[in-house]
Amino acid sequence: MAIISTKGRYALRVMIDMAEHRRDGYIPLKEIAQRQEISEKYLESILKTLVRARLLTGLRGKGGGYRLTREPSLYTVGEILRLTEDSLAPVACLEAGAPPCPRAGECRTLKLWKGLNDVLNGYFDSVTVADLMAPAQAGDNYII
Amino acid sequence: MAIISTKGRYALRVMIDMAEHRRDGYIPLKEIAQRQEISEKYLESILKTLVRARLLTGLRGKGGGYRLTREPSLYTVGEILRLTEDSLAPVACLEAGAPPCPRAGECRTLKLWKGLNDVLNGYFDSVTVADLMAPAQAGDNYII
DNA sequence: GTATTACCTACTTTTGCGGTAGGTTTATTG
DNA sequence: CAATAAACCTACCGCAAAAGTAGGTAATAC
Repeated sequence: MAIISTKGRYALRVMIDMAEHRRDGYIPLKEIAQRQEISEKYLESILKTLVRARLLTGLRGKGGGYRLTREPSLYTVGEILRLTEDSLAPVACLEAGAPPCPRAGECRTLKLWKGLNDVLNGYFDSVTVADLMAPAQAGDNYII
Repeated sequence: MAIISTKGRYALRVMIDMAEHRRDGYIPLKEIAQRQEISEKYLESILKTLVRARLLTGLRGKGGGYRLTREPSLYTVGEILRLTEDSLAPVACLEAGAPPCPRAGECRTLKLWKGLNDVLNGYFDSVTVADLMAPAQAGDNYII
């Protein structure tokens, strides 16, 4: 259907949300879920992925929650989507671990798909989370 | 999973196949299916789409089959994929006929997806079927 | 009129996405 | 220490869309 799944879109939204609130210490899942209108349980599974890949860290217990591990400008959109999309490969035969295509030699379209792959990743890697944040406003409690 | 579905990939392969054999008159589905190793029945449903959009014409009866309606250089990949993919929209909210997103005003990622949309369509529209054909060789019965 | 072909409608199967349920561990607070 | 609040973990469900199948009808050539 759509190229980017809900999961990937949610992940990106959440990363932006956390970037905008990065001065607030650890943010509980509940809070993010409410702000972004995503079910807590579903969001949990997304955050798990992001934590495992060290884009976020989680802290358990009272006062715990999630926070970024880097500055927003150091996360590319590509990195986030490649994690949550399972595959940004344009076609099945270019996915990681795909069985080698017996037609590859005579395949007229392989170059097309590889080119698409480059175009996609180039685009996504050229945008960072910082680029997507709302501009700072009076009232934001940013320290910087 | 993959961005481009089997249906779209098949459609493209078939269009290239027909371009390479465009001097042979009407080509029966059976022949294309064999050459491309696609089940006849599934291929049929794909060709139906292409015929309805006038990328191909079909002729029934003995000696019938399918043929291109234009020169290969006049088909863009984008046109073929937009037909067979149902939607090349990057995200659900940009699909044709999608309900308006209530978050659109505050959406941080809308520009990202629109940009992606442009990148994708730009790429696909820049490649034609002729670009994907095998180079002419001795033995090809091309007239030109 | 028979063979051959496209054309049409409907069905089945499979897969992955989106979402849910319930429990376990870790930390803070009083 | 008990209660609470949080992340963390495993497993499962429902459904829509993708992929593929079946069987028949209409047109054309010989």
